[in-house]
Amino acid sequence: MSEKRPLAALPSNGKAISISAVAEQAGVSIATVSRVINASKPVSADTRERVEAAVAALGYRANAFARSLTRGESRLLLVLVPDFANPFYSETVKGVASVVRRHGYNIVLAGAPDALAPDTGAPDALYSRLVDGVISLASLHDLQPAIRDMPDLPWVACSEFVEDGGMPHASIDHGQAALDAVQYLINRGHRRIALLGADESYVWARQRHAGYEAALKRAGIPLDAQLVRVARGTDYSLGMEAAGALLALESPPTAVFAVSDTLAIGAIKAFRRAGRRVPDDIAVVGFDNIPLAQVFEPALTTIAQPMFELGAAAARLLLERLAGGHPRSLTLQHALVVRESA
Amino acid sequence: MSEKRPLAALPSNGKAISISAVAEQAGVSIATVSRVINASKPVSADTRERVEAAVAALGYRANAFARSLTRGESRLLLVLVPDFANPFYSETVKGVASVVRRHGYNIVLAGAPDALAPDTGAPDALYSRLVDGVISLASLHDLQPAIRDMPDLPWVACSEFVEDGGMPHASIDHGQAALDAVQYLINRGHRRIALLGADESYVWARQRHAGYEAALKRAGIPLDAQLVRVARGTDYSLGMEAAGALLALESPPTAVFAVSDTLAIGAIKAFRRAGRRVPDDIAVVGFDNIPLAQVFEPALTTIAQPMFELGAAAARLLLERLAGGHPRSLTLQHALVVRESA
DNA sequence: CTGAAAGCGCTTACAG
DNA sequence: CTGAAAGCGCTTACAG
Repeated sequence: MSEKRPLAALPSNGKAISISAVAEQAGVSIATVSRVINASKPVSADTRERVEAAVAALGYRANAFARSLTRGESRLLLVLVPDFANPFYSETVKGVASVVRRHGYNIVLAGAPDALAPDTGAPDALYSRLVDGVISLASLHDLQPAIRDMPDLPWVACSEFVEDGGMPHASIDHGQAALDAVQYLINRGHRRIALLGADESYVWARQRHAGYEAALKRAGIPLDAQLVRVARGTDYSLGMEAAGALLALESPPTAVFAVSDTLAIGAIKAFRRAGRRVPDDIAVVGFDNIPLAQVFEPALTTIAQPMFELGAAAARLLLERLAGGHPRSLTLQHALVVRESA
Repeated sequence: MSEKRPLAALPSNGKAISISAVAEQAGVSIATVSRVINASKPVSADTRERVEAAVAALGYRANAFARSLTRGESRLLLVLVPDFANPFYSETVKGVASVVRRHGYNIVLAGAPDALAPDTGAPDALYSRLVDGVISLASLHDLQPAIRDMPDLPWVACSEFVEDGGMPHASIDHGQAALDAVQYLINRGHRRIALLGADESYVWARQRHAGYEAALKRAGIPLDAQLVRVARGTDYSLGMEAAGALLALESPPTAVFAVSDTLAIGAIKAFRRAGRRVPDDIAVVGFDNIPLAQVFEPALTTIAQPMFELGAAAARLLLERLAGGHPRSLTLQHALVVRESA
């Protein structure tokens, strides 16, 4: 498939430039070159200058593979993202990227579960031991075997987590947040409140579901199974579908709590297509507070998650683990932001 | 910063498992192990079985660095993305990921220009020669020095490109697409048509701008500098700002052509906040046809770009280059999709 | 079909 | 402060 190409940068003459080329040009050993480029040991001023001149003249850069091989680290981190299309994930990844690159790490991105190898159930990048650690926004369920297979690889979860507490994570309190959202709806006088849920292989989805039920229970409102629709994902279209089903009920809800803004937006779209006014005929509260939430019309009443901070916090957790620490999981604050949709 | 960790997967006893461990366990040489795991040379059935058993028993996976070092390729591709928040980019990256991983490549993602090293003006991943090639969705302008520095590294552009034609790219005809959009507005009777442009370090932004002017010229409508607002990026908020400025004109436009859907959505938001109806008071056409375009209210009239296909095509271009080919640039089809906003 | 050995480009004790 | 050499974990001629 791929053309054989020397790894080193090629000056116009086509010859790979490696550490030995620099050493030769500077008239020193490769060990010395290594010491100056890494500032790992004292080198005389004179020698250092000669080496630096040679490096500059040749345009030398250390080969990442050789370096990783000897150092035992790649400074590459895997980020597992379920869905590039949901702005929640892009915002979060921005947070990860921001802290990680300040520490000299690069990000290898993989979509999960799409990128999971059929045989191993893990991303190729994992089993090739390419990365120093992983930050997962994906459902950890299917990844358990992979995680167990490589006990020395540090994992950290973001927004999502594993319930046994074995993996540090940065997250909000999903259950409480959902409870807050539904409580708000109840306070506004709603009693027929639907849940627009998402793939429950995610614990956040299960916890938000539980929060919804808790709020209802607390208010003495009986659960109605017809009022809960669990979507397979968070695409707008899935929100539309679920909303359509809700509308088809003999006794439709007067409010819906959607566990994601994208789902909420899809639902609103469907309601309006069906001639319902939001929030007058039916109120909708979302979850995440993606940038679009305040731009969409009607602007979304939603639970704000600190997306960027969640990513940044997860990244810091991983960095701490990489440094040999045993950081504790973090619960960040959420907030109900009331706008127009409910 | 980081804890020293052996590269190999560790069985519970903590000893790194490398190719020699497999060789020992199977009673063969490491060369033979290499041959069976890569299926690179014939190996007797008996030997193969013993090796495979050892691999399975030990849970052995080849070390990516050692492999890359000897093979001269990493099967890692760099994708340069300007803005994770714009769905246009996420959709496109999906297309890239889809073809690339089918060929055994992983993606290293970097935000440009954010991730550019201050000194070199290129992503660290580039100068460490970590990747086999790069697909750039970013503005190539600031990257020129980096590109020239490593003539052996294959680059491919997506949506964006360099005008001298030196780099294969997959793109639509931005000028024609913009012309189509503005022509549509003119056909609908508009004569005061504003341009909501984006950062013109991108050639797509300049070409869409040119298409706008061409359409006006062709219709004998004089250009009015007050009617063109060039935003720094494509955030919703920038669209809102620009729209506000347009509204402040003594003689505001009756229509606006926005070079991105996110900009268009921001503009619509601002118009409605100011009490204008879209499209009745002011028509808006966008660009990209992101998933949101049909969900937003009013649904966007926009130029559809084949986002996923653009990414997939760019990926194929790069794969061809990696295979030693010299692929020609591709121009994919765009289409005006008329919905509610104009 | 199989193995011993060189080599990929680095880093890092070990001597001096 | 500096160098010779071993070693990281692979792949691949070269012999047999």
